[in-house]
Amino acid sequence: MVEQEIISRKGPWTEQEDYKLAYFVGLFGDRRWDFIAKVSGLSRSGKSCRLRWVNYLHPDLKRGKMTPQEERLVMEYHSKWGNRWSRIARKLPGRTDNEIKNYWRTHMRKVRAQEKKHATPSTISSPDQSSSCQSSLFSNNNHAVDSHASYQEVGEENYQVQEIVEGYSMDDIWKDIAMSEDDINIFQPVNDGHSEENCNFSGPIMPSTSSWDYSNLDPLWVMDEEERKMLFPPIGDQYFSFYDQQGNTFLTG
DNA sequence: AACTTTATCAACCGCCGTGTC
DNA sequence: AGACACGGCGGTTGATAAAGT
Repeated sequence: MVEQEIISRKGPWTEQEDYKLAYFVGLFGDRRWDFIAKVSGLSRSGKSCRLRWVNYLHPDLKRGKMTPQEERLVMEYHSKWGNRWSRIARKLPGRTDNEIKNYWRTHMRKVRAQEKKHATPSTISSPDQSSSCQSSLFSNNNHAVDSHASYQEVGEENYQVQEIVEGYSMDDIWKDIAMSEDDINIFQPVNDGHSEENCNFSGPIMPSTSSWDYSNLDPLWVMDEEERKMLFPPIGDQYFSFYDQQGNTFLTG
């Protein structure tokens, strides 16, 4: 335990770490983060892995600025639930609690600054009191409701999410991983009904239980040390010479 | 152009709830 | 029932980019 903490890396994630993490989440699903942290050879804590995945690597994440509709939704739900960021995030597909939290803070700072400018002292409301500021920020509830409908809602919690990727796209990673998958057969998902043309990992990576039959793996899929060593010999950088930019090999065991 | 301020984003921390033994 | 491990959540911080002076 203590040793684990000592070797845990901190700070920004490198491309290679992202790649490793995405790959192992693809293999084992987005649970058991401590386990993934160990077998992947990443010198990161399970928590850190989870956070990176949830906030950055998850294939369903949207990128880029919040749309006005999303902004209104944030207002609406924040007025309902307060700082329940994860709950709000669930209503905004593709957005993370972290993202919403950041947005809110930024937004409130702006509002606070504006209020300082314009308001007389008696009218300044505390930005932390969502209900008080909400009335001015979000004066028309109907708009919010309308904006909600602007999503392609296919169910209470299911939206069709359009992935927007900017700059260095995660697609590149997904493609690379998907290609590399061909080289590795021992951990194929039980049901490979998700091989989509664009090879994003939303199928195999997301253990929607339809693609990853955990029931078959049971606790057995948790390898003991010996098995792990056999399957993932010295998981260090020497194991992953992966990601040579020519895209030749991913795993060189 | 140089410097300062503000905005944005990624990541960490600590607490808490839950499941397991 | 209690201890422990793990995952999730909300708060906070630090780095960097962008905008302003």
